[in-house]
Amino acid sequence: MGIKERKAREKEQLQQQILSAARELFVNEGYENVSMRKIASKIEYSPTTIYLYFKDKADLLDSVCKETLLNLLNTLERLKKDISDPVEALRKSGRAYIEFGLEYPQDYKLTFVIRPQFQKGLGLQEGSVGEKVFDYLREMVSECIQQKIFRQVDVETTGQVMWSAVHGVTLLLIDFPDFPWTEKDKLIDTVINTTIEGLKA
Amino acid sequence: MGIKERKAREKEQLQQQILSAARELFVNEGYENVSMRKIASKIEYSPTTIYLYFKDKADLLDSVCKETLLNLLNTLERLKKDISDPVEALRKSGRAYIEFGLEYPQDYKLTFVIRPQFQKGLGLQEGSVGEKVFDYLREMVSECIQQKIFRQVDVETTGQVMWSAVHGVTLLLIDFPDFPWTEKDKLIDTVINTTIEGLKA
DNA sequence: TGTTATACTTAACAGTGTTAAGTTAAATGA
DNA sequence: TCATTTAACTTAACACTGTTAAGTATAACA
Repeated sequence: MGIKERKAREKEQLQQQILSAARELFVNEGYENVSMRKIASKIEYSPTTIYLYFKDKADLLDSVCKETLLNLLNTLERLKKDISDPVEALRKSGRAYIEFGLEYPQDYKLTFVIRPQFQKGLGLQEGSVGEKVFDYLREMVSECIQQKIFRQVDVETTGQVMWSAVHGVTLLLIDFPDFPWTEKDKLIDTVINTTIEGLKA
Repeated sequence: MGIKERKAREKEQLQQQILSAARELFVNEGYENVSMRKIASKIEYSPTTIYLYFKDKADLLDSVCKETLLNLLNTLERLKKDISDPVEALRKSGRAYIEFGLEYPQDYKLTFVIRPQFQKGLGLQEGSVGEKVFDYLREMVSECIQQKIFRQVDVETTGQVMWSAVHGVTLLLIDFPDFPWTEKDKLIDTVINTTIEGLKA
C-alpha cells in the first residue's frame, strides 16, 4: 500500500517545486512581472497545473511569504541563545532584522509591503508565523522593561516603536538605493541605538 | 494671435484632467488595478490619447507622485512658521508627516513605495520636490543640533533616523490595519518622542 | 482653396490571470 | 481480465492589460 504514500510525496514535491520556482522568479523579477505562465514554463508544466496546487497567484505569494517569515524567525531565534544581556539581545536582533531585509530585499518587500496589499485584513492571525515574529520582539523588549532598563511604557507600544524604526530604515534603504545615505552600517547602528536610548528610563 | 494661447491652455487643461482622473483612480483602486482604458473612459477620451500627454503609465504615476510631494511639502512649510522652539517644530513636523500619510494612504504608498519600484534609481535628483522635502527635514534637525539640544551626530544621519521612524510607523499602520496596535495617537507620539529623546545629548 | 499640421481614434499585438472542458493514464471493482 | 471510475494534467478560450502603428477628421495656414 506504499503507492498512495508515493503519490502523496510526489504531489508535495511538485507543490514545493512550484513554490521554489515562484519564489525565485518573484525575487528576481518582482511579483508584478512574473506571470503564471512563466512559473509554469520554469517547472515545465502547463500554467493551469499551478491552480491544482494553489488557489491563485496571491495564494502563491502568501506561501512564499510564509516561508520568508519562517526564515526570519529562525534567524532571530538562533541569535537569541548566545546573548544574556537583554539590551544587547534587542540591539543584535534589530540589526539581524534589518540585515535580513537588506539581504533579501525582494522577499522583505513581498512579505511586508506587497502581500498586505493583496491580502487585505491581514492582522497577523493567531498561530501564524508573523505573529510568532512579533512574539519574539515582545519577549525582547519585555526583558528590557522588566529589568527596569526601559521606561515603563507598556510592552506592546515599546515593541511597536522598535518595529517601526527597523521597518522604516529597512524599506528606505531598499526603496531609495540612490539616496545619499550616510554609511549604511552607521545609519543602521544609529537608528537602533537612538531608539533604544529613547526607550530607556 | 490668441488662438495658439487658447490651444495651449486647452492642452494643459486636458493634461491636468488626465492627471486628476489618474490620481482619483490610483488612490481609490490602487495603481495595479487601474488600466489606461479606465482612466481614458473616465475622461471620455480614447485610451491612446493619454499617450499624447504622458510617456506611459509609470510617467503618469510619476506626475501624480510629484503632486503628492508638493502637497506634503506645503503642509509642512505651513506648519513651520508658527513654531519657534526647534524640538517642538520637529515633533509637530513628524506628526504632520505621519498624519499626511494616514490621511492619504494610497498617495503615500504610491509615492514612497510603488513609485521607487517602477522608477528605479530614483535618487531624489537635484531640484526635485522630494529633495525639497528632505531639505525641510534637514533644516529641522539642523536647528536642534546647532542649539546643542541634539547629540552632535551629523545632520544627515540624524535626519535619516528621523525619517526612518516616521516612515516606518506610517507604513505599518497603513499596511497592517488589523494588527492589534496600541491606540494610534499614543503610538505615533511614542515613536516621535522616543526618537527625539534618543537623539538628545 | 488647396496643403499641411494638430488632435484624436481605430485596430492590432503580444501579453495577463483564470476557468471550463477535454485528455490520458493509472487505480479500482466485478 | 476488462470495464469503469478517479486523478493528474493539458488545451482552448475569455476578458482583460499596456502600448504602438496606421488612419481620420478638423482646424490653421499659405
